[in-house]
Amino acid sequence: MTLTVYNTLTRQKETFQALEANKVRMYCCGITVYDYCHLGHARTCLVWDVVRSYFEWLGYEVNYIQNFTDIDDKILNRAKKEGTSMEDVSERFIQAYFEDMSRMGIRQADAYPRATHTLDGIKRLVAELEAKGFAYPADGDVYYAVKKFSDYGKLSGRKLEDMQTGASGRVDTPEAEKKQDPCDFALWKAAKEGEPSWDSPWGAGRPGWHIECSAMVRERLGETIDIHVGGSDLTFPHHENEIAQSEAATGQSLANYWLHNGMVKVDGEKMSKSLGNFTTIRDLLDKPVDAMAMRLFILQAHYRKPVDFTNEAIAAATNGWETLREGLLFGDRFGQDLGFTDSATIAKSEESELIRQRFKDAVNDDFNFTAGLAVLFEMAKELQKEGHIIVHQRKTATDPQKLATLWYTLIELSAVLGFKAELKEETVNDGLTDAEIEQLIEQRAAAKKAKNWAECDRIRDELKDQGISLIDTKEGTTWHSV
RNA sequence: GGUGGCAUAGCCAAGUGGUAAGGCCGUGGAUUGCAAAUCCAUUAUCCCCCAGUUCGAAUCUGGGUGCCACCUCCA
Repeated sequence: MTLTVYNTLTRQKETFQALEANKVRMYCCGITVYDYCHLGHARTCLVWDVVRSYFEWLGYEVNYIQNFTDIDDKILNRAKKEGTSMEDVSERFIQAYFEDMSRMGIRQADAYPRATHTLDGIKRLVAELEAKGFAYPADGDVYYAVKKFSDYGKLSGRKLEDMQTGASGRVDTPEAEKKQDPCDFALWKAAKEGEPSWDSPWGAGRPGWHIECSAMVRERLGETIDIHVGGSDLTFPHHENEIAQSEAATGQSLANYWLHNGMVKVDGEKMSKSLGNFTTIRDLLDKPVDAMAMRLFILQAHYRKPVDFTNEAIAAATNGWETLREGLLFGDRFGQDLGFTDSATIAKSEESELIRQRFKDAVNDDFNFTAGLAVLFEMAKELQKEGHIIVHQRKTATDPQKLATLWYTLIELSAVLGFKAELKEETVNDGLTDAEIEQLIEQRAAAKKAKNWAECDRIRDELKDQGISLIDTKEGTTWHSV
């Protein structure tokens, strides 16, 4: 099966075809940097980072760009409230963004252009739109005339006449009088007292909200790109307006595929700043919730569907991650004893290829990571079970070659989805030597023989405090570190 | 009012014409001094409701109900 993606533009799944063979040009609408990122941002960043990794795994070279919008009313408001500057606020939250994403295990994009670094491109674009009759100046502002762009509404499936503009509050704003149509939007805003501004042919001012993305896409990736992604709440008006700006200016299609991820919900409602029902990434990870469990939570729902954030869901994902983690650590724990070597040869094995193909078939269907995870869990469960057998019996009857195949394949495919496990600091020798442990086990065996159950339990608890778990079997007691 | 989407077991969730993936939780049994851990087995005759198309539908069509998102800032 070839890769198909659901294109918001056409409202159907389409076979993915890159503009340039084996290359993908991908742009993700990033964040406005006025506060800490919440789980909604995490989902967006994580999903598209995984999509990018999947493309790479398929053999594509991906140029992945994500912007920071660092000129905005909300940033200015915050700066005003804090008595700091716009730069101060945005710089602080950009740093926080990188910290949070790093903790989430999300890779960095190839570039993070900022609105404040793209002023020349923005002004050029506005000038072009004005020259072509798609924009008009009004009292220091410049507006985009939506009626001039015949395709306006093609992405979000709206018609200008259907939009009940009166209900939106747009009509009540001071800008409304300057607009030729209530749906017209600002490309450039005249400078206000005490706010940062830049010189322009229309006077001092700053860019409107949507124009920076049009400029950044063009500057970094060209006039037509393969994929433009973002949260579904950006479909209208942000992406619609981007299309209007870019396509009116260049005469070219802005992006061949428009992909949108679903929202994170809390108690059935969208998580958002305005509702105040958000959990920031740092609060969640500080709780602590494992970043990998969070990743599993996100990837266990299809990217286009909304996902409900509940403590129960996080608990389930935490347990699920534990299973996956045990599979991922199998080779680290037992590989040496089982003689695991040469991952390259194993990767080419028929069985590995078969699993890889199943994973690919699943995920190729519009990035169905959820179905792909089922393949991972199959392997992880089997390895987990084998690990238990080895811990309990100190050996396994299963062919090590088969286990090696499962393990290496699991590692490879998990990495595509960003799952990585690290062996925790072993506490085995933290205070107790193997000999001491064995001695305690012997003491316990003696107590056991004497039916001194209190002493038995005491020794077991003592070892448990040291991170040693005892397992009683018919052949005697074995132990392993937790 | 307009537009888009969703409804599958206790919870989460995949599946878009061929007879219900996966995760979490649970249950029965084995084992055990009791536990823990582990092992074995097991968990939707059915996919919101009604009607239709079809040899056959969770999957297609029509109608209904409920929920969500966007139309204002939003990932």
